[in-house]
Amino acid sequence: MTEGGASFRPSFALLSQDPSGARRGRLRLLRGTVETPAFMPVGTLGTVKAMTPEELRGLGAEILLANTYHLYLRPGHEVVRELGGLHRFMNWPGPVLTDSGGFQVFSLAPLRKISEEGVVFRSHLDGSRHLLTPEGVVGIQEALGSDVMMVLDECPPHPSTRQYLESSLELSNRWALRSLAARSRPELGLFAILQGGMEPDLRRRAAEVLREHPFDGYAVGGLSVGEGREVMLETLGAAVPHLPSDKPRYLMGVGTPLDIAEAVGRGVDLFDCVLPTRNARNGMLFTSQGRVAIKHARFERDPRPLDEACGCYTCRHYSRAYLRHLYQSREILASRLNTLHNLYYYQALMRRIRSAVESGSYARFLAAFRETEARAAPA
RNA sequence: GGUGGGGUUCCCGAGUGGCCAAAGGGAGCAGACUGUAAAUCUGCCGGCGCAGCCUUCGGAGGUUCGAAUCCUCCCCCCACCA
Repeated sequence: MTEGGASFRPSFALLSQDPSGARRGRLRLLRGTVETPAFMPVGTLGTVKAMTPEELRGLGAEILLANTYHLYLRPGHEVVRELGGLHRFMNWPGPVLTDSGGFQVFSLAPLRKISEEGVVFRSHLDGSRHLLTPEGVVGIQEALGSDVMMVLDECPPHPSTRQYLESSLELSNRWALRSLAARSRPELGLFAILQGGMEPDLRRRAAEVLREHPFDGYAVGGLSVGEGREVMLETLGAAVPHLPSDKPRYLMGVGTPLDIAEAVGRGVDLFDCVLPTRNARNGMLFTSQGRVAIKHARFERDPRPLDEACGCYTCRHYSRAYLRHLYQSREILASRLNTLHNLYYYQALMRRIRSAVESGSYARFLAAFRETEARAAPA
């Protein structure tokens, strides 16, 4: 893909579909190609914390997520544009998807006010006021040069009343259409976001409206906000069948390895989640034997690698005892080695998932994975 | 040898008659984390038969209704002086 190929348009090819409904696809974006189902490491501030781009590439990551709201506040999208765009700024030449700030409407609830026009935030950095509109957010993402832009949406808290969910959904849909109309760089993808809380019919309605418009992909937002896995999957199952099958589907902010495996089985192609990176920094590691809190005393003298079945750099070179020591000592290397491992685990999981879908054995893979997770995560 | 300061629950350290099982920090232990205000946050942290009791503030002995806090002697540490 050449820089600023004006004639480029994002595209999605469905390579195969497993009987279970799981899909194997290929998403072509301005800066590169993404094999799906894919997991996007989260780099909110234009960096996946503790990782260099080379390391991320080495882990198998093909696309990263960054955040419009955060980059708008600091360093400012104009600064990024002036320095050659987000890719050059952060030295990541591959695809980047930027979240719109919609999730901050949810997570920074005490600091914002919603209106038809958009959202007014009080900056969590300095308290200053900022109006984010659907049009403005597209403009910011175009300035960043994002390969996939997300529409501004409202992510309502759970639980919310049906009445609220309904009006919120209508608002998000209107914003989505305004976003589409505001786009001036069609070589950059634009994804719509479905809302509707845990109401199946509202989810369906959202899909039926948005699918009539030429978005490059469709995201399911507003899930994993405390509703529990069963409800989440049920809601997801109510929404996905109403999405265009020839466009990528992105489940925002999800999730645990099992959440992802389950969602793939329901036809989702893209994921992002802070879990592998944040939990790594907090000493919680994903392994083939379940979750491991590396600070536990039982690892004090444990010479074994974190996960005997793992081929990551961390597991090939360091003992549990050393990882515990680094964590307890608050050493920078703890964050690095732990993040390296967790992201490797996630990327390896996605490879296994893609392979299972390709061979048409996803149902069997999923059943086995559920079993493993149930056994491994006693918690 | 003299003068002054000090010895508090694992560590540092507050407390100078009752509101003290004793602030705060650290360490330790455990839990949480799902479109990142997060290398963060929360809980526990003397013992027990736990709305109460027992043991604890260098040691011993006193004063007092009551002591980590006051008095006496002893032990140890630090600083300065000789």
